[in-house]
Amino acid sequence: MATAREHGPDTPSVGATIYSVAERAGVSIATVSRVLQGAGTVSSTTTQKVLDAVEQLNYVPLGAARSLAVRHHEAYGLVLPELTGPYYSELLMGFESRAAELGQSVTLMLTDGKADLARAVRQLATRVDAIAVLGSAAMPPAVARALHGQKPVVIIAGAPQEGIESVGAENAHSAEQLTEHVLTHGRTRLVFVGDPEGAPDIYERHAGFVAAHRARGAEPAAPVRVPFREGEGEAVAERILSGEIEADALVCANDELALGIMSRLQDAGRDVPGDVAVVGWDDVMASRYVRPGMTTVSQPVRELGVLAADRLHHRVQGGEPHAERQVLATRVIIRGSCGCASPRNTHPGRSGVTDDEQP
Amino acid sequence: MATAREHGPDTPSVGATIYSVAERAGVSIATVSRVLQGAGTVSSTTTQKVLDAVEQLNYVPLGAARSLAVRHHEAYGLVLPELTGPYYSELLMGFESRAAELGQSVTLMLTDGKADLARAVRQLATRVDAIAVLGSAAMPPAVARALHGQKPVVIIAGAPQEGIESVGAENAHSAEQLTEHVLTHGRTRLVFVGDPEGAPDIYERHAGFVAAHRARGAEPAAPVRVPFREGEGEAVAERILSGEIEADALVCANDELALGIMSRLQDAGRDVPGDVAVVGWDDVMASRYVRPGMTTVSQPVRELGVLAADRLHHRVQGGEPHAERQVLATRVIIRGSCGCASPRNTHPGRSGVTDDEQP
DNA sequence: AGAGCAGATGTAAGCGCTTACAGAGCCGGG
DNA sequence: CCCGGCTCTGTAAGCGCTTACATCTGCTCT
Repeated sequence: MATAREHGPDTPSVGATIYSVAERAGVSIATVSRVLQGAGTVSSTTTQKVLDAVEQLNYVPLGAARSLAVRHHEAYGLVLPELTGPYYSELLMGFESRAAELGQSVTLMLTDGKADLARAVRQLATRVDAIAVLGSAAMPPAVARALHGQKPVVIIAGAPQEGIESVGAENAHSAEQLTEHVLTHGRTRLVFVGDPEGAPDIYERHAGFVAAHRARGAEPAAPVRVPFREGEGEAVAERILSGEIEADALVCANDELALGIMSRLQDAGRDVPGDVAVVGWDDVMASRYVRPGMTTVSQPVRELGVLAADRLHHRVQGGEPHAERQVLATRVIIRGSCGCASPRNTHPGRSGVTDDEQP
Repeated sequence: MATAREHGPDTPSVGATIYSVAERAGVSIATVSRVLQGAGTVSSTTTQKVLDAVEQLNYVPLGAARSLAVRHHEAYGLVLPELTGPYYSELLMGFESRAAELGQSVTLMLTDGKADLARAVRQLATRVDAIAVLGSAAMPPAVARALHGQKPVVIIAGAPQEGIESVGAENAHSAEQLTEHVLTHGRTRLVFVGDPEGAPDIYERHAGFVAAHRARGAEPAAPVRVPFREGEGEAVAERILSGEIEADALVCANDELALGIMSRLQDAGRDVPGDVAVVGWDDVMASRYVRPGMTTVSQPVRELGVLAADRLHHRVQGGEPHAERQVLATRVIIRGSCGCASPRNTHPGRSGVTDDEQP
């Protein structure tokens, strides 16, 4: 094998291989490889010859060949449902930056709109050393199980699956804290807006909502189950205006929902938080700009991405998976929409940090 | 080569190769490959045997080996500065979805925070068949040039570089239209906020701003040059409140800036648009939720991503690069912040489409 | 002066796939 | 009954790298 390739003296730069570089530099391909990988010892004059040849031929190594030889893709996969809103983007940024620090590239896959998800994931598994998946909905348990054992997998903010490592942000406790806060404003008819069955995160938040009620000996109302789409907020607002839903405080599963509802209620002349308090989750940018400022919960989403990348790396290096879910702390951000007077919430540019907070 | 590998009858599923599958199925590796690639003809009984073996061994092909053999990575690279705000995410979603349709995976690279950008890009080039880069700042012209000729490259919303294909959204004309609209409200001291030298897009928007003035025989004021960071909006607002900047309308380079300014001005008791009109660019979510609604310009960002992926694919297939920049149309979205009465802008949930628009 | 050794370089064997080509059955028509 | 032409399968030659090992210098040490 490795017979001489045909290469004229003026090989066009495109398609240069390690052979053409070696030939041009008058050395063996092993030496070229050593120079480029910085491994082994190469004299400085030889190094320079090689570098010159690389420059002249405008040589770009073929990653696939290296991967095959070293038996590592040097890439991690990240599977997300989609990218609207700051949540996924933050996560992706954290993941990418850590992966880059670790010398790994990241291959992204979005599940929304994919007809054959299982196929796509399997395909992804083909080109990466490990995979992080956000939410269990994004990866059918069956697929996850198949992959698991083949490649390290970590589930982010999803239902922990048997034997698969998972990481996430804290939900139940902060939700309880947030709900408790609303209750201390004297509200009595709180309603949870969002579908607890829709995602494990939401399930936990709802659990916290329930816990806060129980702690006071109160019985929580049934949740208003709606999906996450922005338009849903308005729809829920209409149901409140029509009297179908009766509440003096709405604890929403995320900010989009909360914002949509608050905005519609205000348009209809309702006072927020006077008539009804509204709180959200995520601390999106808009939550700082609206009046009153949205009381919400900020999650360390970026850190979650970093953590996921770290875990994958650990596993690829041969490390053991964490037996139990790793949970990052969240922070309740109090602004005005919960009923708090918030003289300072009028400086949205200053970010949540300057708002009243509950540690 | 291709000597027999050692594989006990109960080879653990991890690390199964095409050889172990072939052995188990009692066929040659060529047949396994044919079954998996769907190429060539294979009898149904053989196909089934292979599929069974694949299933039993939980075989996941090694993408790198395939890439090496077919001499294609079957992956496109996308280089973005970062991912805050909806702009980049939308672009990425468009890019990913089209790439997926074309059977390509996408490898993402974020430039912010990368110490050695050139190195990172070169590294990326190693693992993909083509690269799309957002904004010229993201890729040093030298790197772009080096890559160009090696791999197809397309620049998205960046300064067109000699010989490198580029795509983008329309700026100058819409900016002129938007500025003209503000001028028709009788405003006379418009100020452009944003750094025209900071990005080609902004440069063009400023050019439109100037053109609208010239068309009326008016002379535009010098732009207030500030970067994009959210905090900048507040800073600019302070300069207005202090009287340092005198204006009755602010044409901002993007919505973040516009929102930050408007919010701060309102906090200080100024009336927007009464005292000063504020318009932005991008039509971010918050622009629909604030009061008054932000007049802005919506770009077909997702389509831009799709287009970029399409162009890369075209080029990888051996197609010719487009000689001139491809430009997608934008849409001016009129809400209340420009001075328009906007009875309907109070339904933010209904999206820009229901607002007054200028075609 | 010869042995021993370290540094520099070359040789060649893979890494796990794809695919051109060849070969083996099997059919029907002459 | 033979032969051309199917259909199906196997053989083997790469794809462009990395890296263990061999080789070759030129020293230093005794």
